[in-house]
Parts: sequence; C-alpha cells; structure tokens
Amino acid sequence: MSENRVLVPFKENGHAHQRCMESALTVAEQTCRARGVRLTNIRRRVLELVWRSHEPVKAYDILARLQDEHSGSAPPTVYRALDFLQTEGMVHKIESLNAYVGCGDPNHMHIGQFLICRDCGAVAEMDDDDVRILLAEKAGNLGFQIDREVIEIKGLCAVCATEKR
Amino acid sequence: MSENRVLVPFKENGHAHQRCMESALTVAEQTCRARGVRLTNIRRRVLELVWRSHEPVKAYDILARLQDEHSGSAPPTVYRALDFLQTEGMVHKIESLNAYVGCGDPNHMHIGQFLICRDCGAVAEMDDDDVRILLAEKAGNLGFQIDREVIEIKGLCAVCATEKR
DNA sequence: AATGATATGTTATAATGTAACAATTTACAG
DNA sequence: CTGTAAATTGTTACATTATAACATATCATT
Ligand SMILES: [Zn+2]
Ligand SMILES: [Zn+2]
Ligand SMILES: [Zn+2]
Ligand SMILES: [Zn+2]
Repeated sequence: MSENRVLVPFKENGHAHQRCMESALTVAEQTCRARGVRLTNIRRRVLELVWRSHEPVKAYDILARLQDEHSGSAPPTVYRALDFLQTEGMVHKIESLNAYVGCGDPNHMHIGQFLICRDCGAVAEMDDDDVRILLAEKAGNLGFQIDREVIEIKGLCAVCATEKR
Repeated sequence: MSENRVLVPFKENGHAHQRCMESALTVAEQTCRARGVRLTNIRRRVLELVWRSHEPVKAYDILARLQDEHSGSAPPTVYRALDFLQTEGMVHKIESLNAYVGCGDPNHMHIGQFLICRDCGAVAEMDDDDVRILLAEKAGNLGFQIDREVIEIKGLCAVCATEKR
C-alpha cells in the first residue's frame, strides 16, 4: 500500500493562513508535551516565524525579528531553536536554499519531497512512498542502502502557472 | 523507453582513478572546443582538483591548492571557474554539502541523482528517467511543473556495507 | 595595431553557521 | 522547601561559504 500525502499544500488564493499557523503551533505543543520535551518561548517564537508564510525562511531573517523583540538574541539562539525544531520534525531545512519551512506533521517522522515555486517562492511538501520505494530500488541496484533523502524540486506551482496564462 | 545510467560509479577497490580523471579532462576539452567556449588553465586546473577523488570537494579546499600554485588566487577565482564548469555540465554542486563533484557526461545536459556514502564519502551519480518520470507525475498531480531537481541521497555504499560485515 | 569581449586580479564585504564557556532556568530528589 | 544536576539561554568570538565592484590583463577579430 502506498501513500501520497500532501503535507503542506500550495497556498490557494486567499487561503486563511492564520489557521495553518495556529494549527501547526497547536500540534507542536501537543507533540512536545507527549514527548516530554520543552517548547520554550524562544522555540515557539522561532516556529511561529518559520510559519509566517509558506515560503522558506532564512535563519538570519528570523534572527533579525528576534532581535527586534529581545536584543539578547544572537545566531546561536536561532540555530539552536532550528536544530530542536528539526529534530522534533516541526521544521525542515531546504538545503538548496539554506532556508527553513514548517512541517505540519511532526508525529509521523519523515523528511518529504519539496516542491518549490520559482515564481511565488511557496513550498509544498509531499511525502510519497512510491518515490521512496523507487529510489530505494534504484539505489539498491547499485548496492546502496538509503538513510536519508534530500529531494528539492524547483518549478512552477499551479497558481503561478494559471496566472501566467 | 527508460534509462538508468550510472554516470559516476562508486570506486571499486583499487580502481584506476587516474583514468577517470584523464577521461573527464579529455571529454571536457573536446566539449569546450565543440561549443566554442574556453577551458582556460584556471578552469582546467579547478576541474582537475574536483576530480582528484570521487568525494565532493569544497570550494575553499580548491582555493587552498590554487594558492599553493599561484598566490593571486582568491575566492572569485574558484567560484567563477566552478560556475563555468557547472554551466558547461562538467561539475555538479551537492547542495546539502556545499561541495562539488565532477561529471563525466557534459554532453548530455542533465543534473542527476546523487548517492552519497556516509562512510567513505564517495558519490555516485545516477541519471534515471524512471525517477524523473515518477516525480514529474507526482508533482503534476499537484499542478506543479518541474524545472530542476535536487536529489541527494545519503546512505551506505556497497563497498562500505561489505566492509562492515 | 586597434577594438571589444572575455577572463582574471584585487579588495572588500555579505551571508551562513559553529565553538566555547558563562549565566540562568528548570526539574526533581532528598 | 532546598540543593543539585541537567537543560536552556546569553555572550563573544570565529569559521565557512559566497558575492559585489572595479581594475587589469588576455584573447579574438578586424
Ligand atoms: Zn497557510
Ligand atoms: Zn514534513
Ligand atoms: Zn575514479
Ligand atoms: Zn552528471
């Protein structure tokens, strides 16, 4: 049985993003409580800042905002929080952009396949078993055992493709 | 009809790497001549340094070697050469490592799927149409049109898996 | 040889990320 | 409670990766 879940859809026109964010924050809180780890103020705030949009957010942009709120913030403040959030599955790093996106599904530990729109910058996350299975097979043909996959796909999202028409 | 070409195999025990490198350099020279672009001394030397092994090479490691040979070298020297080599398809960047690997097939323009061994650091490049087709299909289901793919797979290569046994 | 295009030299700086250690806060056992 | 260890945050410094901007040199063509 295979699965093709879309974890973070592209923003539809006028989608209520406030809800995306609130939902993600709520899930994060529940997840942390269940795991006995602490979603401290800093971590929570960084997660909020990552979720401000569906575009990948840069560490130093997060830092700039933190510094507006609390001058004691420094690079380690942000990177530590991001490390925590990645470990707990609430944030993924987009390697090809040196930027971070929120994940709405921290309970099912995974790293998905990212679709990144060259026009609007929005990112969608798929978590597709067919892709995973095919790659495992192809790698296996070379005797390679997969630990982790970085799959970042650049292109044009549906909304932007429509607008171009 | 689909294709699963292995462009850069994992190094077999005692494989004659000198030949990998010479072959890549020869192809590069021919390709540049055919395209009317110039494989200058710097570019050629950077390509050689990328091909010193099958492990991804860092820009500043290349720079250090260039500086041994010519003190006038600076970061732009390396990054310009790498840009040229990437544009001409002779080098690929591994985004998740900020490092560069040689490609032996600059004529068939592509960016492949990389298998990166966590143990020996070697990288193999696949260029697999099945993977490309499946990803295009899955992305297409979301209305997404693919321009470019970054696929970097971490794991254990066949040689290292055998040694572990 | 003159010319424009390409490539390289040079300096400075931007952007991204980490090491190391001190201070503070939290959890919790006694 | 209160002392203690662990976890978190503060702070400073630095390492790594990459680019901007402009000067100089080289190459290709006339
Ligand atoms: Zn949203
Ligand atoms: Zn995810
Ligand atoms: Zn070789
Ligand atoms: Zn290649």
